[in-house]
Amino acid sequence: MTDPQARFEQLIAKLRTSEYRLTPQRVELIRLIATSDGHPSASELYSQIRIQFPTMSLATVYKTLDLLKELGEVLEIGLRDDSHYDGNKPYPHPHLICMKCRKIMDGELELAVKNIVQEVEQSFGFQILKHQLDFYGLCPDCQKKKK
Amino acid sequence: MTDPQARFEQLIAKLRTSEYRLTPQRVELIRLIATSDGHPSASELYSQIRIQFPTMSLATVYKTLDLLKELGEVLEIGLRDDSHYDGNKPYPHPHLICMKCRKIMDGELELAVKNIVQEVEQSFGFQILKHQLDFYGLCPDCQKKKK
DNA sequence: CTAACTGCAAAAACTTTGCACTTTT
DNA sequence: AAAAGTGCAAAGTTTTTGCAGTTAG
Repeated sequence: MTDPQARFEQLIAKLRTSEYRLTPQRVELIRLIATSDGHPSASELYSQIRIQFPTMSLATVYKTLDLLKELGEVLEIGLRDDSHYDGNKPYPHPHLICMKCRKIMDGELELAVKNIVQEVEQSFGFQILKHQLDFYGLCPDCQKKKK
Repeated sequence: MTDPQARFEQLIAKLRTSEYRLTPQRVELIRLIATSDGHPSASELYSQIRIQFPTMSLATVYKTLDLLKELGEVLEIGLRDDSHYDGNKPYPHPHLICMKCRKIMDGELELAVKNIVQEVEQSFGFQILKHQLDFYGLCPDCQKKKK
């Protein structure tokens, strides 16, 4: 995992070199998404930002997320209900979603993913460009509580 | 792949034994979803059904799909844009989605999936109950056309 | 006959868009 | 000063819901 502060500065630098403007709203959203170790949704980010910027609109949150998506610095995870965003690992990777507490964990499974992608390409002649691998179930904590 | 006619009769039988009513609208939707070898969306099913039942409403399509989902006879595939439904293999399995022609193929990868699920469970202590594995890329046909 | 189902229309939930105003550079 | 970004409100999508009328069993 990257250092949040370093990630924040990296994102700011990217916007600067890409000649995008650094508005306070953008900087704050970037700070949040770089600091967050989870997978916030647009409305979660919105609520957080409104603490510092009461005038911030949801539209701006989406516009900024779109911008970061275009830059390849944020990954959108589209679940059944609503989308969540990962600004720390902006490349496809598996997610483990707890069906009880709704927590989203990252699956560190590089080798296994590489293998299954390779198998898909070989078996079906598909050229895989990206993927979304979501595993739903019970996280360790919720399994304990259940007993 | 199951025989469409057999699958249709199987679904009808399930509704009958579950004491759900066999309305013409339901029977037609079931016929479509059993016959379809693809992964129709709600609105695609709606358009199809309106050929036979011009008064059919989208609400009824969704209500019927919900019913079939509850019965475990239809799998919902929630993509970024809209959901598609599979009435022939109503259990989680990988999908290969062509980013050019939007075609959805089934990935027959039982062993590979079993392995990766097992690895997730072991590595993270997660108890996996279901999954959604989507691979996006170019299908063989679109790769050829590209050249 | 009655409980279940349909269709309509309205609502819900999330995201996008247009435009006047404001701010970064 | 000019271009870019913000905020508001309206519109767009897909799915859900409530209810009066209709129909399968």
